[in-house]
This record gives sequence, C-alpha cells and structure tokens, in this order.
Amino acid sequence: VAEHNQIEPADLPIPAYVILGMLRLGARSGYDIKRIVDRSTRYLSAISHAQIYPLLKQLERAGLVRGRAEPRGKRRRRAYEITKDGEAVLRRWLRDEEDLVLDVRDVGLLKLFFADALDEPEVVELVRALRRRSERILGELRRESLPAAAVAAARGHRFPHLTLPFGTAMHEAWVEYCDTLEAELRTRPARTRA
Amino acid sequence: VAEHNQIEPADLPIPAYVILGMLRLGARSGYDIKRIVDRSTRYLSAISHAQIYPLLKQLERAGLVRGRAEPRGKRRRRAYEITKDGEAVLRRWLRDEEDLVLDVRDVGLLKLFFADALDEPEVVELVRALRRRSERILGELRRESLPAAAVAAARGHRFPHLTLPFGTAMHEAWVEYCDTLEAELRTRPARTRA
DNA sequence: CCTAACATGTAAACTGTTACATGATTCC
DNA sequence: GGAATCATGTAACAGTTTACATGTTAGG
Repeated sequence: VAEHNQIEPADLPIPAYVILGMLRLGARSGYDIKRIVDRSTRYLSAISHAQIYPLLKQLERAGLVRGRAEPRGKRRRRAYEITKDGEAVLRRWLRDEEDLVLDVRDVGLLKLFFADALDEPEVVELVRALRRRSERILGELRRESLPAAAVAAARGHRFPHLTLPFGTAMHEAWVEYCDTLEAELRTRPARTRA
Repeated sequence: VAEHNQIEPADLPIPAYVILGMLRLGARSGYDIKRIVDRSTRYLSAISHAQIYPLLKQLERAGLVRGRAEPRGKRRRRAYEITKDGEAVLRRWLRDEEDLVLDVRDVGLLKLFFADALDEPEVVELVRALRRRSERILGELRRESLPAAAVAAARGHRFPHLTLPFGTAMHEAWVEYCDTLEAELRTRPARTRA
C-alpha cells in the first residue's frame, strides 16, 4: 500500500482517522466534517476546525485524501474524498486492537468524588446538576445524533446507529444513579462534614 | 478569603483541584497523590507526576498548601497539607455548577462508529476487544479503587466510595451491550461491506 | 439591516505527556 | 546483585484550543 507517501501512514494522530472516517461516511468539506462530528462523535472524540483544515492538507500531501476547489457561488469551498490508500490506512487502524484508549475527563464526577468537603444541601445540588447534565446530553443525542445516524443508516452505514446506544445507556444509567444517590442522601444524611 | 495570594485562586487548572482534594483526603506527598489518583480517580481524571510537582510549588506560593521537608531516612521527601485558604478554594470550585465539563476520548468506541469499513469477523473481534477492555477496567476498579475507597470511608470520607458505582455501572452496561451487539451481528449479518 | 450559517485559514497560547535525570530503600 | 518501589524534579515535545482574520449567502 502506497510506497510513495511522504508521511508514514503508520501512525496518524487520532483526528486524522476521524477525518478519514467522516469522508468515508460522506462528508465533503472541512466545514462538513466539523458539523458532522459535532452532531455525532462529539461525545467520544471532539475536534476543532483549527485541527481539521491543516490535517486535510497533510492527508492530501500523503495521498490519503483527494481535494479539489468546489465553490458554492462566490463562497470558496474545497471538497475532499478519501482515496484507496486512505481507506487502507483507515481500515488498518480500525483493525488495530492495541490502541483502544479510553480517556475520560469528567469534572462533574470528580467533584462528587471530593464532595465530602461540601455540606449536605450543596451535595444534593451537585447530584441534581449531574442529573441535569446527563438529561441534557440524552436530549442532544436524541435531537442531533439520532437523526445524523439515521442519515448514515439510509446510506448503508449501520454502525453510527449501532454505536449510539452506548452513549444513551451510559447517561440513562447515570440519571438512575443520581436518583438513587439523592434518595440515599435523604434517608442517611451525614452527621457532619467529613 | 486570602487577599494576600499572588496567584488568583479563582481559576486554577483542574489538576490543582485534584491535588487539593487528595491532600484533603489524606495524601501527604506528591508521590502519594500520584499513587492515590492512579488507584482512584484515574478513570475520571488522570494526572502525571510531571504536573504534580510543579503544581504543588505553585499552590504553596499561593498559600493554598503548606509543605515541609520530611525525609524517610536518606530518601528525600516533601510532605504537604491543605491550608484553610486551600479548603476554601476547593469548596468554592466544588460548589460551582458552571464547570461540570465531561470530555470523553474513546478510541475504542470511535472505531466501532467507523466499523462499516471493516468485514464482519473483524467487527466481531473489535466488539470482543471492547468487551475485554471493560472487563479489565471492572477488575481494576474492584482490585484497586474499591480498597482505596474503603480506606477513605474508614477515615469518614463517604464520597469516594459512593462515586465508584458510576464507573462500574458504566462498564457493566458496556459489557452487556457488547454481548447484545455481538449476538445481533450473528443473527443479522451485513450483506456486504457498506 | 442584521443575524446565523456557510466556509477557510493561521498564530499564539495553553495543556499534557514522554523522556531524561538522579538517587535511596526494600524485598527476593 | 537486581528488580521493584519510593521519591522528586526538568526539558522537550506533542496535541489542542482560543483568538484572530476574512469573506459570502440565506432568512427573518
């Protein structure tokens, strides 16, 4: 595969694979990729447009994507597609079971971990805020990610839709747990601040 | 609170609050903080020792922690405790419901999202790898986080132990979902690669 | 007319990790 | 004697975000 590449396609940054994957799922421009990521994989891999545009150029130099100017009226626009080499690199990465890193930064749950420093009513407020956060994310998943996944499904891509329940199940479990925790805090309040 | 601070304590980096919180829960040295984080909050907020040591110095300059040399034999060691100002800053942050950011980077789930690019047996392998990952994390939570939380509970801190079920529930839900997904892939295999 | 969305790009700042660097102590 | 653990630190690097920068088009 692609002996002529300047960049070793062995080890691309993760956002590069997101770009390749999104182009494969039908995204056309950098702006398009950003919009689709925000509506679909945001809660498992966010990406900013400041990363997307330079990466698209790098990927083009490496022969993994092909781009051409495709303005809409006087509004400039560059349309990309994934190449055969790009598909191969994407698939190689997808098959690699070494790199399945899960990196969570949850400030909300972190605060609950340290909540012994708070008074009882403040903890209840925190648990409720955490519950609202999950409710809000569930709403966004239903309003934005579900339709986006339906579009992909209509094009014959089933996994965006199959991946969604992971996210919803997680936040449904959290909403449930927040309720359990709040009930427990009511029935067994702390004596004093630990 | 603390008008004499050089550093505005209004907006510390998150690892600084982790350090304050861990000192409050009984951690003594930088090394200690690193060890406790690895055994407890790793899956919601990791931290490297290269961050801890410089931050401890900054926090000391800001009057939020107090440190003194406390060598063990000839092995140098600096022991810290949180100050009243430090407690106040920590509590102010814990009460702030604005900043409850959830930032997940899940390469495993991302690969599943793009799994239409794979062949059926490769997807099954991916789902199994994802299941193994959650099983491994569940094991670590039971072997490491649970005893660490029990130690905290014995000292009167109940929330490290109350926070744990969030993590276990999440990964139990994932194991279950991996099984469901694998079963579904067997009964309704894809016609051809999408 | 003005706001939102479309569309692309860069520079500076910031955050975080890995590697480098060093040394003591304990356990096998 | 050697490995693991205790213990602290810095420098270079990699990755990411925010802000700056610019211009078009559609809709209310």
